[in-house]
Formats: sequence, C-alpha cells, structure tokens
Amino acid sequence: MDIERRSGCPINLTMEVLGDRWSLVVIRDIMFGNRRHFRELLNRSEEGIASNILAARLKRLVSLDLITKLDDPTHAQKAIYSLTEPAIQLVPMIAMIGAWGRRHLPVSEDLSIRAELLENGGPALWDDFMNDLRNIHIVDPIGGANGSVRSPVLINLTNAFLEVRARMQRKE
Amino acid sequence: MDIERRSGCPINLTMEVLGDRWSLVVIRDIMFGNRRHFRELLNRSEEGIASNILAARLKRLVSLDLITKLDDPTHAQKAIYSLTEPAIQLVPMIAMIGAWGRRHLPVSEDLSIRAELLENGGPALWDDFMNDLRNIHIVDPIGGANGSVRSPVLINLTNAFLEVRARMQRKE
DNA sequence: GCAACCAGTTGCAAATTGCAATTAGATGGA
DNA sequence: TCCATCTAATTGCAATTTGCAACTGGTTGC
Repeated sequence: MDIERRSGCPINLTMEVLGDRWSLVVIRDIMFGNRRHFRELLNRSEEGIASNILAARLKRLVSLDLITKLDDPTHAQKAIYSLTEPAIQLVPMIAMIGAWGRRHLPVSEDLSIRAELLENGGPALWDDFMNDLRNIHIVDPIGGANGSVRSPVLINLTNAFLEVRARMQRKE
Repeated sequence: MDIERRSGCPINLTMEVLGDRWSLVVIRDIMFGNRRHFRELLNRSEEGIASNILAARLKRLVSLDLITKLDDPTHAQKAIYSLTEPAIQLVPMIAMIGAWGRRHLPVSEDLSIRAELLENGGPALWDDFMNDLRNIHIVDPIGGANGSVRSPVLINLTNAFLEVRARMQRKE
C-alpha cells in the first residue's frame, strides 16, 4: 500500500498515514497493551473494532512498515504483530496526543493515567520506553509476545492503570 | 457536533476529534499560513481541498470549539476564522507530528523547513509561538487577520520557508 | 471425534468523501 | 445603474469507506 502524497508537508503526510479513526488506536493497543495477536486486539478492544476493519488496518500498517507480521511458533495459524522502529518512534508524538486529549476532552480516569505518567516522565521516560519496546518488538518479538521478555516501563504503566481501575471499581 | 466517545481514552478521543485526513491540515493552514478566510484556505491549499469538505470541516471545528468564526468588518459576507485556546495548545503535538513525518515520510525540503525549526526550537519556541498565536487569534483576531498585528515567530518561520522555496526554484 | 479457538473473509447497508457545477448575496468599477 | 467578480458556501452524484453479522477453512486440546 502506498500513500497518496497530496503534498510533501510532514503534517499532511503523517495524516495520510495515521489520519483515520482506527490506525493509531490499533498501534496504541499493540504498544501499551502489548496485544500481539488478532484475537487480543479484537476482543480486548475498548472501542470495539470490527474484525474486518482490524484485518484491513493490520494489513495496511504492515504494508506501510509500521508493524510486522510473524508466525507464532506455538500455534500454526496464529500471527504475532510487532512494532517496527518507525512505529516505536511514535512514542513522543503519542505522548503529546495523550497529553492534549487529557486536557481538552472528556477522558476517563483509568484510561488516562498512563497518558499522565507518560507526560510527566518526559523525554527521559520516552527513551526508556522506546528501548524497552525495541527489546520486545524487534530484538525478541516472540519472547515479547509470550511474556518471557518484559518491559519495565510497560509493567509500571500497566500496574498504575490496574490500580486506578481497581480503586474505581471499589467505589461503585 | 458531538464526538462519539467510543471510550474515555485520551488517544482514542483525540483521534475521534482529529482523526481524519483534513481537520489537522486545515488547522495547520490557519496556524502556520495565517489563512483566516474561506477563499485563502481553499485556493492556497497545497493539498487541494474541495470547497464542500472545507466548509464541512470548518463547521465541525467551530462546533468542537477548536476554531471560531467572526464577521469580517470590511466585507459583509466574509468570515474570519481564528484558533481557540485548545487549538493553540495543539502546537507541541503538531511539532511532534511534523518531526515524525520529517524523519519517516517522503517530505519535500521547502514544506518541512518549518517542522525542522519548530522541532529544534523545542518547548521554549513552542511557548513563544503559542503566545503569539493568542495575540493574533484571541486577543485581536481582526488585526491578526488583516496583518496589523503580527507574530514574530510566524514571520521567522515564513521567511525561512520562502527562502528555501526561492532557493529551490533558482536551482531548476 | 468434537467443541472451542484461530485469523481472517464475505455480503450488504449506511455513511462519508471527492469532484464539478451551482447559488445567493456583496462589492467595485464604468 | 449595470455587470463582472468575489464571497461562503450548497447541491447532485459517483466512488469509496465503514460497520455489522454471518461465515470459512483450518488448528488445538480434551
């Protein structure tokens, strides 16, 4: 798949690549939820993506070299989806997107704690996170997918999220 | 106009607001090109937006409180479009989007010089720019639109762009 | 052997997009 | 006054994209 290239403007080109309602949400789930299989992305999606849309987006993101698709050695028709280096470098942009959304849109407390931590951590945390992501998506995508290799930053973000959600559920 | 709110995730919500091929391109032209009238946005668009799409996006962005529409005192059916504070606070996010696009997509030299300067300037430049934008969009939108009030940062960015473009045209 | 699980695909209706033509009012100059 | 031009759109129409539900062909675990 190729982009249209309506112009050579970096903002325009980025919107040609990521400017739809689903692509960045799928990347977010792979990146922050470490969802590496089709079923995980489909069934555990907060937004309820449809299977045909997910399939189309994954195929498109593979062809744009933002994710890779790898055979899962433990299961013949399972695939492992992993982020590529360009997608990992989206971290600072995604941090800013989360920061803006948190300030100006009706977010929920549990789903915005990770954006808050990422914003407060600043470039130092983003770099740590990007290095972790390289380990579980590029260096060892299989180990990253089955949990034998983990990201310390991701563990912290996930724990914070689970704590906030547990606290919210206790209160109602 | 309301957003759908598929979930309370800040990334999802931001994509619900800005996740289409045109909204951020229109905001970019208002912000960096200081295009404040419908005709300027339509005719001087690098990407060739269609008039119905532009009209729909402007209406949607007004209803989302990202831009305001004001009567132009010099012409009864001319309108002045201005950024609101939430849109001005998109500057850091747009800087990151431009930085990523410049690194990973087939940008042209002239249209990416502003993204480069904005990235190199860092948060200090972004804050200066945001203060300038407040002056020409919120404090005095009419003066900002007719050029009697100007943004120093925008003048620098625009001059850099014009210089690169002039240099490119000389070479071919 | 069989139920559950896997990654999708297919069919179809609805919504959105993009292009070209058109509109109604405002303005400027002869 | 007349008329060309400018303004911010709107309309009609074809093509594309989206979203939902059902289905497929194969694999795995018991």
